[in-house]
Amino acid sequence: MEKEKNESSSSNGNPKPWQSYQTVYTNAKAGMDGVDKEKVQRVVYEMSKGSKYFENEERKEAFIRQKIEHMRARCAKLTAHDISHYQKVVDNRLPELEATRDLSRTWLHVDMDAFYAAVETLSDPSLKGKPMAVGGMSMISTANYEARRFGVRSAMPGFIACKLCPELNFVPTDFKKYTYYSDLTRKVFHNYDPNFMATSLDEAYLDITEVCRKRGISSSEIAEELRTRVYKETGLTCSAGVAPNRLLAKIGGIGKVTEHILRDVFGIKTCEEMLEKGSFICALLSNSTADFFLSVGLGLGGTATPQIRIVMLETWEELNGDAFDRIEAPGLGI
DNA sequence: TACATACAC
DNA sequence: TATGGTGTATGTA
Repeated sequence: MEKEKNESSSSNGNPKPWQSYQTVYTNAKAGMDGVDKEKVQRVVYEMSKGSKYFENEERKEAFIRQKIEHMRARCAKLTAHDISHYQKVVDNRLPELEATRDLSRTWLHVDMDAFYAAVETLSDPSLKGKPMAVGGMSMISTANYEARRFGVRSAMPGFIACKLCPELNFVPTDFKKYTYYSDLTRKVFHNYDPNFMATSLDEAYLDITEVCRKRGISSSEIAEELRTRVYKETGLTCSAGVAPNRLLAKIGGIGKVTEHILRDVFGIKTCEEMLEKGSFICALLSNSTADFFLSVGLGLGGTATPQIRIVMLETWEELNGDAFDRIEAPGLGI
């Protein structure tokens, strides 16, 4: 375990001041290819340092580092006997989790591309091809692909985005507009799964098992058809992921703090390693947290449509005579 | 039970 | 000049 190196260090071994684990946290989001990450990190650091926000971030990072040190110390103290005990716990638990695997359903995860920015471009086509962000000087909610090439991204303050991309066009948020277009996409989703789960204005999970069976076509054909129909109805593009459960259809659920802990305490970077290091996970973490990680390692995710919002749904329908069914997905929906 | 943290959009 | 608002899940005091 002590061999594990902190990968946020630069290759000569000395991290630059702006290279805290936080800013080096890998960003695999679409449109970030070819961005000069080092330059972006430096600009963000220069614009942030000294601010209240920055000091608070540093305090939180120090706290996490301390937590990680503590966990590493506990790891180091585990005896061979402890480890073989927890290995047995894992060996019992994995088959139990495996037994819950359900490969009988097909889930589709739909994610609108740069949704707010794309809607704003529909209402003002002169923005097409120009770097643009929805939000203001304090906060950006969405950046289009032209802006992302400069390192501009969601949840970045607008004044930093200006520094990265002086040509950036700002458009104020208009949720009425986004709700209108979201409803148009949801009318399309409804044709494929009347009980689809909406997680936000621009994302939804659809159980397409039945529609595939009824029409005798594959899930990828359904995905392509749905994307075409969404485009026809709205003029907006979306991406769609297909898998036997929601976790795999979307991929996610582990954020920067969890990633840091997994990597620096347990040396875990892949799902395979999550299973290999299972005994350490069980030794240090609660049962529910350990179950969560082992399930992620096995690629297990939610497959059933929760029927928990029936009462709210009826109320909602009473209020909206011709409304279609809709289930709001709880939490991460995985 | 109340509060803090992590996560997602 | 300036770093969101909201909902869910989980852990801890």
